[in-house]
Amino acid sequence: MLSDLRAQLAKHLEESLKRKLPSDTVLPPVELDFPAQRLHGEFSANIALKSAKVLRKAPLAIAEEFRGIFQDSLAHTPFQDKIAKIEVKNPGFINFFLTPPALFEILEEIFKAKNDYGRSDRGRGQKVQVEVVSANPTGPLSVAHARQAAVGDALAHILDFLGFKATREYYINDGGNQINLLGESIRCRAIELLGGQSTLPENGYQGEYIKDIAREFITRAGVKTLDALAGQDPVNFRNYGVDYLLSVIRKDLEDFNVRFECWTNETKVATKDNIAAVLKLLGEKGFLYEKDGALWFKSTHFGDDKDRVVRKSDGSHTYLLPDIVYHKNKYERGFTRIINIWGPDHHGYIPRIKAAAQALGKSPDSLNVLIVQLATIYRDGKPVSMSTRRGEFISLREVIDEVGVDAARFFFLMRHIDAHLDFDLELAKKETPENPVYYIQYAHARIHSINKKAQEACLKQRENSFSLLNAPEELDLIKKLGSFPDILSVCCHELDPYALMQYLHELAMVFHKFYDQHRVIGDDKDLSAERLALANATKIVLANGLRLLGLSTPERM
RNA sequence: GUCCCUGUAGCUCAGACUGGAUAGAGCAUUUGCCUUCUAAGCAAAGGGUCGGCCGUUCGACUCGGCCCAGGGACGCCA
Repeated sequence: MLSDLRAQLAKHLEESLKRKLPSDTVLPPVELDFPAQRLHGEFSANIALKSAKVLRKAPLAIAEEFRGIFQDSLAHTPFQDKIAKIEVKNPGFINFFLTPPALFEILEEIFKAKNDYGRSDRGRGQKVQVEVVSANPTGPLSVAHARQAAVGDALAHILDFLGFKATREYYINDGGNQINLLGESIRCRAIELLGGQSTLPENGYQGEYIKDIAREFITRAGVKTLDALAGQDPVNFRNYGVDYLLSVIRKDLEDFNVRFECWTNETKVATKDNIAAVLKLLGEKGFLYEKDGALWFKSTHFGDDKDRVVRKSDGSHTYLLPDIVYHKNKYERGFTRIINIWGPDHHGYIPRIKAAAQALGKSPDSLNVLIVQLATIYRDGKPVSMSTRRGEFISLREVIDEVGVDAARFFFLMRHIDAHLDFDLELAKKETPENPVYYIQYAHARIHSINKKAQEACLKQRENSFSLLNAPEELDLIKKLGSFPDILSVCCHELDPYALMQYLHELAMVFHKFYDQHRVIGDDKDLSAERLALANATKIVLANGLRLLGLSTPERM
């Protein structure tokens, strides 16, 4: 691939300089960049500019001298047939131009690997946990969760493709106060349904769905009178609500094409015994102390602003404690890397959970917390205001039903995860050029259409020789295809699938340009066979990328 | 008050790790291109003190400092 060649060439050039220059001259390392413009070649070196100070000469003169050294050094090496020319440009760049055969290797590689083009063993089988969504089962999933789900799922796909072993996990907070509030809210609505009087608890859930759950509860439990209802154990309402909402959540995520490998209940992980064990462990390490009747975790020791209470003065624990237990559990299950995908409201929680990881003896780098920013939903050009408590929000289900899975997932991935996102429901549904969703998939569908035509014309693609591809649009397309593996590295490094989305858009753009300028199936059979191969190589890369993002690869639109 | 994020074209945003050549897309506006593989496409035009000032550097949208503006987080809640 292109970046391998770049790395090898850079190393070769550096060694050639060391051989030719006096041994006491120490130069900066030779770096090769991918220039933005075609007329600057495929690789560009700024070594002459960087060396100007050390050598006390004008950059242009140095560049000329180095160009000669580089040129000579290529003789009788594998690079000889790959570098077409080396040029010096103002103010002192040395630009390398590849020969077409060097670029054609990219196509050969794509046809060899097919669906695995871009795959690597970079992760060496390391187990990575991607904990995502983990919404309290107290209501349906919102668009905020939808964005997190889209991001987490795509990221897990990419990590798997790069040789990691990713597990998507949903942590079910079925233990805290919120769950009790849910049960209480259901009970109140049930009383009302049976003709009784009741008021929701403070901070209770006001959404309409609570009434639906209450109605179903009454039917299922065969409760007909207020007296019978009063005889119900309060826990029943809670449990019924959690089960009901979890099944809704599971179904919504499944319909959104996000499948979790693992669902973990807080009540099963953060047991009394496990909590006691964590307290003992932290206590022995000296990270706990008593103050004002409460038990504090010394998170400042690991850079947090202030220490955090883990057990309140009334004896109950704060949410942090089961969370520490849960993270200990994650490490015990063999994950070497943990990625938590949270909403922006949890921003302030990061230092203390990272502190906890360190208190458990883990490196802070083993735990990544990604904050996925909220999406502002627009309808008719106006932002929709949302409030979970009042039950006024756009749910994942509504988004799926209204704009469809593909368009929704595309929109959620359309920006960096840390950037606010405007999601215009009307725009996402439109089948006009204003809608950015279909641009990439359209390129894929177009290629499929070319293949159909090729079949009718009995034209077979040529996968081993591409000597006729020499138009700028063709070579640009090949180069773009060659950088796909690099883009996946970026996503892995940034822990953000966004770069892939951007890449696919650029690839589609280069393809559309090629398509517009050149007819694939024409009178020249040889040329047609090679262009067909180029189109299909593009199709392979588009499909690989779309799959990783969880988007479909339509054959017609 | 402390900390974090953001500030680039009329609007929405790219410009990563590792400073580089004429700062790029999409939408919107104007204008061309379908007897030929999908016009959900392509091409062209206009539109910029990259929030401001100072500094480091051969070179700053990029790095550092100080301001300005907008947003967010800061509980013995979860």
